[in-house]
Amino acid sequence: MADADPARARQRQASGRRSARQSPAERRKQLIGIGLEMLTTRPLHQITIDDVAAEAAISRSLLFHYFPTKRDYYAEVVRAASRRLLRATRVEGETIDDLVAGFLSFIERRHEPYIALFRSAGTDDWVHEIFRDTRAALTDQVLTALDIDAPSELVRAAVGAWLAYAEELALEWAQHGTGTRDEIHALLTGALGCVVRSAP
Amino acid sequence: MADADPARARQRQASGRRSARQSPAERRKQLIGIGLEMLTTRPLHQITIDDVAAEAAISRSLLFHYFPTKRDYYAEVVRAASRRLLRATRVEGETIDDLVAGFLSFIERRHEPYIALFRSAGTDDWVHEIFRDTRAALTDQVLTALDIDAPSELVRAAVGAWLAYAEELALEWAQHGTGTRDEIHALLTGALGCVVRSAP
DNA sequence: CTACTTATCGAGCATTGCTCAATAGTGACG
DNA sequence: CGTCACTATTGAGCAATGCTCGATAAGTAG
Repeated sequence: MADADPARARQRQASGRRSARQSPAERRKQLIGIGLEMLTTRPLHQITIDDVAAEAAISRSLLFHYFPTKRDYYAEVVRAASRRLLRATRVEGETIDDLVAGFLSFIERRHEPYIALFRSAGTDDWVHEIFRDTRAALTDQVLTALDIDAPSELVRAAVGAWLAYAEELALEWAQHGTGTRDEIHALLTGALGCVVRSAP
Repeated sequence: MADADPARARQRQASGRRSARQSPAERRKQLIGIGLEMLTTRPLHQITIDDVAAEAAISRSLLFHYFPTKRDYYAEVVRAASRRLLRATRVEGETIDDLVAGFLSFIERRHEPYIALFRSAGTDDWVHEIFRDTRAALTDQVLTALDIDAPSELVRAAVGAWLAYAEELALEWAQHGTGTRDEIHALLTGALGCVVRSAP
């Protein structure tokens, strides 16, 4: 994954130690891709610049040429992960059942990256902010599926908190197999209905 | 907070640079106390050994004399924070209303340290483990308050996930004033009732 | 071919987690 | 009171890591 083009890699190795000159867009894409992949195997703060640079076969300095700071790099990686998550959970149908089913399917397939993303939430304020934005977008999806046009602050907060409930329960199911898929599904929709019903 | 005894501090400054010899128990207590205090103002991984040592007016080396590794130190600090949290949320009454009220009061008074603790959850696996233990203990408290003796795995998971919901909603209320206390209380008890009712 | 832009690198600095041998309080025992 | 063992405490130093800066060379325009 560090280099999708074997020919280029061969050329690089043959021609000397200096990495082949690439367009900034490609390099950035490559570096963020490496970050995304690494994020699935370790927590964010364990991804060192050296690791990324080595994986990309470039020098540390070059990474700082593209990202002024390690945090900036992290932020872009996390943002990319967030976009990926939102794209993957985009509601297909319009009902809550469809939405919950889609969410569960997503968690079933990709709980590792999901865990990686939202376990990174605590590492620093700016990560947490990106994480909150992501959850806000998910909250909007849920609210539209619920046909709630102008929710009060309280309802928004309650639905956002329900997402925390859903994440926790779905991950417990995906990781340790607690309950059947139908049971989890019923728990999620039941709790959501309860939440919106009791929040006027 | 670094030195509660001004006389000792003065003596230390006057007599030279070497810190006054103390009993291991006192030192450990002092160091963990410093960690606890720092945890309220910054995320866990931003607490450096240098900071702690400086605050305690000792050398870095001494800290490694008491804690073999930074992680061991962190772990003890986080464990202490967890104990503190569990003690503060211990159920006074026996009903769910009492429990929720106590939880809200606790969050109202001490949401900073609480945030600090559970935002540290993602930093590393061992922190996350301590965090899970804490939540498991809280889950037990809720289950006994619900008069559920032998809960199924699914019910335990659901109640644990409800704690995530409660944390999220209570923190939103405490930090941004979303909703009144009564509204939050109603949302929490309502959702919990719904959860246990729909989990057979 | 020349000149210019800039992608890329190597050397080096500061911080930080950590090790180890040396130093010096402190209490015990004669 | 003197001495001795114990250990709390320290400073010097190592390796990893985030980051800076000047130099180099790979492309591109003319």
